Amino acid sequence: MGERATATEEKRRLILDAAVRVFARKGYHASRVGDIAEEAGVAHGLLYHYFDSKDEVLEAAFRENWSVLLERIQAVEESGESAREQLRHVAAILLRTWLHQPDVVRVVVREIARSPEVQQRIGELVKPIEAIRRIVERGRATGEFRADLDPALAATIFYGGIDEILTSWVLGQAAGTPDDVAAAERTLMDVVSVGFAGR
Amino acid sequence: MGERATATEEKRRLILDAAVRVFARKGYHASRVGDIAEEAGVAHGLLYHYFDSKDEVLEAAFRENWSVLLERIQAVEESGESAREQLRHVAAILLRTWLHQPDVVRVVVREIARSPEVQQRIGELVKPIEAIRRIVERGRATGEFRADLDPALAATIFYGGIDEILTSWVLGQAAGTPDDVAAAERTLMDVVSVGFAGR
Amino acid sequence: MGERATATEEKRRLILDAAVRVFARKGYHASRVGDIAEEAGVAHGLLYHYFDSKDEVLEAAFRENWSVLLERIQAVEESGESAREQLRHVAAILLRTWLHQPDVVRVVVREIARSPEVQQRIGELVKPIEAIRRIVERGRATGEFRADLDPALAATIFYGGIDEILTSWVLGQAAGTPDDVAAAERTLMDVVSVGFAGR
Amino acid sequence: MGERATATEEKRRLILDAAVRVFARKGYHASRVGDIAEEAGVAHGLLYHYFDSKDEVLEAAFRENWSVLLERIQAVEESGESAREQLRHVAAILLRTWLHQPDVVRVVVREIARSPEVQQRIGELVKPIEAIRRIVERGRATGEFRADLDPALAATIFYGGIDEILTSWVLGQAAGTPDDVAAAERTLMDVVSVGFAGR
DNA sequence: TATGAATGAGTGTTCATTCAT
DNA sequence: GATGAATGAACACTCATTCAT
Repeated sequence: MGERATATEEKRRLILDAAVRVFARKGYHASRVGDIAEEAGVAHGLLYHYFDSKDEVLEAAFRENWSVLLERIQAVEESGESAREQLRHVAAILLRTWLHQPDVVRVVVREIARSPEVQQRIGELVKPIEAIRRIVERGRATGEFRADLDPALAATIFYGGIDEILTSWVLGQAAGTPDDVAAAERTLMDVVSVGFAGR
Repeated sequence: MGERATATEEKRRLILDAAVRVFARKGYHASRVGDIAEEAGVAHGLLYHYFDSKDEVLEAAFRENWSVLLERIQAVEESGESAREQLRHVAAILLRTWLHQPDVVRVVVREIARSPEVQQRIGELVKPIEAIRRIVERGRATGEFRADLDPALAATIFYGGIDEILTSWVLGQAAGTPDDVAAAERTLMDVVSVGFAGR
Repeated sequence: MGERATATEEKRRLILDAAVRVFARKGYHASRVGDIAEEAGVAHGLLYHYFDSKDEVLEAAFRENWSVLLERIQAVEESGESAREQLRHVAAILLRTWLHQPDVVRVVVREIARSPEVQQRIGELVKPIEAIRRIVERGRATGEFRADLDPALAATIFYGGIDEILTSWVLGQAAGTPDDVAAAERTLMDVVSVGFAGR
Repeated sequence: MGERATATEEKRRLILDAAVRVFARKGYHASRVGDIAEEAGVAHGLLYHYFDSKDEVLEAAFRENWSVLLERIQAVEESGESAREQLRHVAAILLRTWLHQPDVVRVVVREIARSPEVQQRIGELVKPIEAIRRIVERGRATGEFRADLDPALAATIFYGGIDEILTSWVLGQAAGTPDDVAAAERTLMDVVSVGFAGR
């Protein structure tokens, strides 16, 4: 029974991964149920054994990839490091995903996470901005960041910077090589280290 | 004939503005051609007098509103102010648009900026980033910004910050009141003033 | 007033000739009112001053070109020549039109005259087959053609031969040079001369 | 699986036959996709399972019925009969189709043969003319037909005669009873027997 | 006469979803 | 589980015709 469940789970994952690839290639709205099924090598009818609807596939594809990132960010939050180090790690998590899972970035980070429709339906899947805000708040409390820094705005700016860098890679405006990733992390931290500290 | 042309231009604009409102309200994909026509108070067939397709309406709506912002940003670039002041003005132009034309921001942020397909077709979207990059380069040349700041990355981060702030307002995660706009401008400049200067 | 009428008539003819060219180029169903107006160099609204509908243009284009051919065929019928000579002249009239008015052949002979819709609406515009049938009947009466030749069938075959030859030119399967036209006339008459005479 | 394929093929044929009936009744352009589906007793969406477009249905309907005739004509060509007998059989094949499949003739004669656009795309329509030309050439080689008979022109005339006879039945200008068919065959052969032999 | 903006009925096609096998 | 045939709601777009100017 455990094996059964595992086999079922594997097939589910097969479809989900196929969905991510297809979304990455064609975009959210242009992807058809048949495209996903074809990419997964199954009949499109089978999709409805594992998911209730096309939208459900989207949501699951998002949720299950996104949650991995969220967990890692949460681990950072609980690490006890300085706020600056925590921000550095958060940036690293998000930016380096581009190297290992570019399709996930293309789809989950850039498309689904920003789609108003999905956004509204998946309330619990808030973006890492809140985590960043909490980090900033703690940094402010410890005096690491200056007292008059608005945590929510700072978090938004920080995340926006990361997101826009990822976008430049997704759109091919910048190469997104490992060196680029390293440079992006460095520049971002250079800016906010002093920018958030205020001097 | 001049009057004729003007009347025609007005009707075109009427449809375009209606489209922006509808897209802002329902999103591009959920907006039917008939919705736009109804909002504009014309028959849906008339839309095809002025535009080749629904897609073209979105592009035109973007281009014709975006170009106004681009011109204002260009004026800032030519103002001869310090790089920091120029960045402040660019941020103000983009962020304050939310106060005067929230629907335009809604459409640009949600429908254009999030859709890789559209973005590829409309190179114009990256124009502000390029302007910012030039400003940063000049600031670096004058010693206003530190020498080891990567202008392209800095520009990407700066623009990303603005974009994410607008997104938070569009998605209703933050209110976007005039005070919020002022606070956003201030915080953003606080961060990059020292962050870009490096001390 | 006479001049007025003439000017009016000229404009009408202008549109009609444009219609023939457009039909020849794009085919009956693919031709739009706007195409005809553009070809004629007038606004498409003007078309409705001269004709009641698009169909009316088609009908008029057909009628006014077709009637010329019918009159010439009628003249042949009244010429008092032998049936064989009359057939030769009918064939010449139809086949040589290709040399002078290929568009008329393309449209009127091949498309409109065979279109069931138009055919039914324009009852009085019967094809020359009936004229040919009468010629055959007279040839039979004079003993020129054999007595057991069915005139209606003979006429149909004769006209069909002409029509198919024109088709081969229209479709470019044969060149349709003046020499081709001459050869076609000769071969057709060679066949029916003895074929209709029966020996 | 063989049964499955057969069932699928049957459904496809069901739709195709329905299409032929509808096209024959209303003409291609006046036939709506929904009409065909209704005639076939299926949902209109199913049509697109079996065909790419309405156009493709017409083409398939033509091709799959036409190919039967082409095969039979080819069999005649290989029969070793005299050229005259072969021509008689070709005429019989084409003309008698009217008795068994009047709708097919209606569609082929009216919609396919009259539409230059379709005809260009479907080279097959000229196949019978080419077969007839080869028969004439052989008849000329054996001395059955006179040496100065142009085979291409003769074939065109012969086929044109058949086509025009079918047209007269399709358009209701002649009844097209079995007797009419027999008379048509007889008259056509009477004419070309001596017409092609030249004496 | 002449223009071309405006109308709106009409239709081919797509595609998520269902369900018999 | 797995397949893919079958369904039908939904929608962008066309184009003949009208009419104010």
